[in-house]
Amino acid sequence: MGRTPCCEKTGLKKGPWTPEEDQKLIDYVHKNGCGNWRILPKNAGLQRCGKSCRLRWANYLRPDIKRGKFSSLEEETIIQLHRILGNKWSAIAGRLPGRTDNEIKNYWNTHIRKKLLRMGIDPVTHYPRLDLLEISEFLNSSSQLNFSKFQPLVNSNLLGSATSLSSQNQDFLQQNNVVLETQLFDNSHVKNQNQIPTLIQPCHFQSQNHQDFLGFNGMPLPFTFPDENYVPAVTNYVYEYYGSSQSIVDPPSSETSTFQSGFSNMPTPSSSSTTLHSNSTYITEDIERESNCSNMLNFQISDILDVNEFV
DNA sequence: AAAATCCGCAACCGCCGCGTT
DNA sequence: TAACGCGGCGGTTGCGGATTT
Repeated sequence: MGRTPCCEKTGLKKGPWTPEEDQKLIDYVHKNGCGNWRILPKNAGLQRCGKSCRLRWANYLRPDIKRGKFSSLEEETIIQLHRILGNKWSAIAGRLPGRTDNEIKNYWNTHIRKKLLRMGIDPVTHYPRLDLLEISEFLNSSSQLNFSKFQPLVNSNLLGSATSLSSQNQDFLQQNNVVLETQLFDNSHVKNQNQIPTLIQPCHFQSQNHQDFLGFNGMPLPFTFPDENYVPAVTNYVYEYYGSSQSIVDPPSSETSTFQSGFSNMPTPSSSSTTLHSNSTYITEDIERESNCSNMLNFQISDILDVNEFV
C-alpha cells in the first residue's frame, strides 16, 4: 500500500532549474498566485513535480527573498533563535525577513555550526562541549597524574581541542566568576576497579557581573519577552544569576547539575523547559571566542522575534 | 597543469500534521 | 473514525566551483 506519490514520477524533470522553467513558474504565479502546487506544473507547462515547483518558488524565485551574505546581526539572531527553537528552520526564517528556511539551514550547517564547534560550543545544546570541558578540566587539574595512561581513551583531535580550550576555559571561568565544580572520576558504581573510570562533571555556573550578560558588540539585542509570565521553550546553561535581587532563571532541577559524560543528561533545545521568574529578562551565556558574537548575552525577545507561538 | 579534495548550496526525499471525505 | 491527499518541514544528497596537493 503506502501513499500515492504526490505526482507521477515518470517523465518529470529533476535537477537544476533552467531560466525558461523559472520564467514559466514566475509567469504562472504572477497570473494565478501560488497554491495548489499539485496542478500547477501541468497548468504552467512544467515537467516538474508540484513539490519541486513549490520549493523553487519558496527558496529562490519569491520576489521578497534577500540574497547575499548574512549580516552579523542576522547571524547572531539565528544563533539566539536556534538556542530557543532548535532546528525549527521555518520558524527561524519567519523571524528573518527575506531569508528562507533552506538558506538559514544551509548557513547554519556550513558556517555557524562549524564556528560554534571551533569555539568549543555544542551546536545542538549551545552548551560548552562537555567532552572538551571534561578533558580540559582534567588536563588542568591532573598535572600530577600520568596522563599517558589515559591517552588511548581519548581521540587525538579531541585532545588537541581540549588542550587549546583548557587555558581559554580558565580565563572564561575566572572572568565570569563561574564556579565549575569538577569531579573527574566516579568509580562508585565500578565494581572492578580496573574498569575505565567514568568522567562526570557537576557544573554550577554563576555570575555576579551584570556586564557579562549585556549584548553583543556592546549592543543589546532587540529582543523582549512579551510579559513576565512568559515561559521560554528552552533555557540554556545559565542556571543562576546573581546580578539582581532574585534568580532570573531556575536551575534545571537542583542547585548543582550533574552531567554524565557523553551528554546523556544534557538538556536539549526541544526537550528542556524551565520557569522564568523575572521581569522580561532572559539570561543566557555564550563562550564566544571569535567573530562578532557575544560573550554573555542578555537578550529580550521582541514582537518581531516573539517565540511564544512556538511553545 | 592536472588530479584530488573540500566546500557551499540548490534540490530532493521522506515523514508529519492537518483538513477533507 | 479511518483513509486519503496536500502542503510544509527538516534531513540529506549530489553537483559544481574553489582550493589544495
